[in-house]
Amino acid sequence: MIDSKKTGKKGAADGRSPCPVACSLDLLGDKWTLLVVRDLLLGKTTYTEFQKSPEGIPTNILAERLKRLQAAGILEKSQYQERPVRYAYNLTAKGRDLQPVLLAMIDWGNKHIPGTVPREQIEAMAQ
Amino acid sequence: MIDSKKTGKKGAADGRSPCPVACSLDLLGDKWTLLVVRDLLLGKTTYTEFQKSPEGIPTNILAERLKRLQAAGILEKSQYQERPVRYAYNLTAKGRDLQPVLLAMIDWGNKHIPGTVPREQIEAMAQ
DNA sequence: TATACAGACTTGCAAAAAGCAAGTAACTAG
DNA sequence: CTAGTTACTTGCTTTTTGCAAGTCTGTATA
Repeated sequence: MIDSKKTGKKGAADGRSPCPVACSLDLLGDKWTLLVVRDLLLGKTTYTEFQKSPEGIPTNILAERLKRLQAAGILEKSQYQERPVRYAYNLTAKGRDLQPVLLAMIDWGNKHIPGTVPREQIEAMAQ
Repeated sequence: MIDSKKTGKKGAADGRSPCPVACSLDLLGDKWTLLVVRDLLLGKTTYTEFQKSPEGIPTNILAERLKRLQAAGILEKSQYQERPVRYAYNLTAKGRDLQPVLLAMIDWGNKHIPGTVPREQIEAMAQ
């Protein structure tokens, strides 16, 4: 029998139900996680860049979310230089596949929440 | 000057930033809210039906979320019979517009979380 | 050489939110 | 008049957030 606790991979069996929405929310369902993914999609890569985003994510939460997303295979952490040591976070294919979710949220926000910055303007920020 | 505290309408000014993703997450960013929206999209309408969903939402959280979603104009509550009093919850146009977000999550879950029930099977459940 | 500064975090603690069980109120059916 | 259903509310414990401060490594500057 395949046990996800052994393989490290998470499947529907680890979630609250086999529903893909519920399983996605088990990982992404909070106020900060998808904002980190947004930043990554926009080309940000370092801890400090994530912290500089206007929402002001608390540093302990940012550290925890980066670990969770890495453990889930959404992003990868790499050291891109020694002396001084510096790290870069980048989305994996699994993480990049979250783009449609973010785009759908942007479209919904633009349509229903007045004063939100339009999608085109956000896309223009991406590197 | 238009004050959202007076009109009851929420705009980007009430959120953490003018980003449509951040504003959407201010309302929807938790483990339960989008599951209620999912149930509504599937045609469920009563408090008890939401409670029967396999994820087992705690009753106090369900009650609070329904109030929040109603206040945000995502759903409407109506009494569909007297003696005994019974209520129905239904999505507004604003709420139905969340469907693309849910569909994107379903597609992502199906692709990346093994064991999740496929989109077609979920769509077949909708009334 | 001492001093300040940047990046990437960790730690401690108070406050807020979640989770659980039980209780309530209106009404119906047996 | 007892049990059952719907739609919640209340109280309490546990978990998660949020905030401030501290740590550690290394660089640049006076």
